[in-house]
Amino acid sequence: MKSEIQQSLQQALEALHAEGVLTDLPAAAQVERTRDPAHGDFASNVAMVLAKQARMKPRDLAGRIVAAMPASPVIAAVAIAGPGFINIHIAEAAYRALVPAILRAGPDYGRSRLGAGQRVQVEFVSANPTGPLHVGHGRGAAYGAAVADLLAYVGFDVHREYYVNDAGRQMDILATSVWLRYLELCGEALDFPANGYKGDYVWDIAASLHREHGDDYRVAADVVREGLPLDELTPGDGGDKEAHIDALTAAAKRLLGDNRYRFVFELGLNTILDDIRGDLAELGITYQAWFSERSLVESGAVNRAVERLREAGHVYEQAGALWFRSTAFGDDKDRVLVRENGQTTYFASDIAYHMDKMERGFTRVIDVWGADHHGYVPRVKAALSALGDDPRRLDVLLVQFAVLYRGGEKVQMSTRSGEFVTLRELRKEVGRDAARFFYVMRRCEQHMDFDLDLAKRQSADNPVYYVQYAHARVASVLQQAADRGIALALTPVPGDGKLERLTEDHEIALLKTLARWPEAVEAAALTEEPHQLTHYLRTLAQDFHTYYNAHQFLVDDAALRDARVQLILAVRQVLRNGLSLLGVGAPERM
RNA sequence: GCCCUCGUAGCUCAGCCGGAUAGAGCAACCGCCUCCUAAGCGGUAGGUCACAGGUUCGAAUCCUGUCGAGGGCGCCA
Repeated sequence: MKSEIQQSLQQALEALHAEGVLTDLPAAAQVERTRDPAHGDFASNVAMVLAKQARMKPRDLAGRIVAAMPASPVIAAVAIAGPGFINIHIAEAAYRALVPAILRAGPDYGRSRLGAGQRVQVEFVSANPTGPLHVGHGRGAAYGAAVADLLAYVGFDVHREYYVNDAGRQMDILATSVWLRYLELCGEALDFPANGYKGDYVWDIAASLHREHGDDYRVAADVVREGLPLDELTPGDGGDKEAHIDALTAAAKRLLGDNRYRFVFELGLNTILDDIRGDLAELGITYQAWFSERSLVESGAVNRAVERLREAGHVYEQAGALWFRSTAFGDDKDRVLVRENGQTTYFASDIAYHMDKMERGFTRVIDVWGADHHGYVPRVKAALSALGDDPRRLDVLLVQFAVLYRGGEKVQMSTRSGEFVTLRELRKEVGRDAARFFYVMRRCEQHMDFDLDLAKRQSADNPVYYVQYAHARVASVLQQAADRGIALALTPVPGDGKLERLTEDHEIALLKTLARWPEAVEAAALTEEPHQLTHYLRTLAQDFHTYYNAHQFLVDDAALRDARVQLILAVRQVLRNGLSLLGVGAPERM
């Protein structure tokens, strides 16, 4: 509908251009929804924008433009208002025609080919597999999934990916933690390291190791302890928790040998990855690929990335380490690629990973990161520039933290002590629908308060229930008709004139909201702002509830009854399309 | 100290590529079920768009500064 208006205006501008009234043509005529219905349905400010170059008063130019607009069945009236706005009123018939169009398109109403099949990768969550997902990851999960689904809906070929940090020190610490807990289960007396992973899930993995393999991995506590540097159990006690845990890891590798160590490591990694996969699947989130960092290391891709930077002359050695001169590409300081001990950094892996993404030929690559990683953006972009890629192909979307509230109190979280609130606990408490909806209700840049009580509440102030209730009410009307033995014409018949019976203000308002759906989807997708969808759905639900209260649908007049039922079927379809895009269910009954 | 994000009604937030009188929900107050789910609807009230400058026909929106909130500044991941 909007594009038809745009075309109409564009044709008018082209005509004036041909006449010499305008010297330049704008790329596209700006058309917007009006805020005030008195200004019509759409308004354009082109006349004011082009007034200067036409050397005319805005209102006079507007008059010329309006005169040059071709007639259209969609447009009922055009008016010039205020300083030179062109206000366009849509014909009600055009709105009524939406009902059959929506019912015919079904799940595809709102879909478009805007993306023209361009390949886009969306990488999101990518939490380290050293523990279960916590509530902080939930926002990135829901947001990333919604962005990916939106882009797919408007015609992009979307590839969803999870980057698994399965290499590096943290994973070794996890494996060591599992082994130490296992030793405790075997009856060995050991102090658990300050820097180890203390969560219950570590016990669970250790218990399964003990259950399946008995004492096969047991080593006497004295032997493990031998020659370890002091742990720092309390700050300032002279110990070094970093050196301690690293020495413990080295001891584990030495005492268990490669194969047995690898087994414990894999057990921890796979158990946790399965857990993460399960959590996300329960939220309706799935991926095309789980990309392993270790595969990059083992295939030599990380070394290749470092070599490419070296060949391009962007690295130097200092104090035994190999540095990337990222400051040459706008970063604050240079970054280490290879440490003094010969190990590559996480950053080196990440360069290799992004290099790989680029080589896979995506038109666009989107990374969804927590806001705490914002400082990381310039260095990754710097690396892409240094490698000769266009950093603009990479979009990093930063998601601010979500703070949980329960009973008006902030819920405390701390990952270190292992007492965090897991995403699973959140989902079990508020349910999948509320979790998915609440997480995307706010702009991603906005710090978010997640009210657990509100999310659980089954009442009007909970937006999820409000929208779902609108959907259930439509089903309820149909059920009521069936119960009363009323035969309904669910499919509009062209030319039967029934839809022309939709003349009430509430009906026109509802039709106008339905008409906005494709625009809402497009805007939400292109700006990567799924929260716009939640707002749209709330508005649609509200228009429906208002209509429901103002008028009976199952009236005696069969033609009017059919028209109203067809209208609310269209509403149901759009509610379904919207909720499904957000991964939220559309219940028939509540 | 430097960098990123945010600051709009009592609360939670839309609006932000400049545009017409700043919007919604909740909470508050007043109403509405012999009628398809009242998990709903209607109405009233509520604002110096943090503050100060600047840009212009026009600024909540763009720029600069100040204040405030959160986050980031490792040879951690």
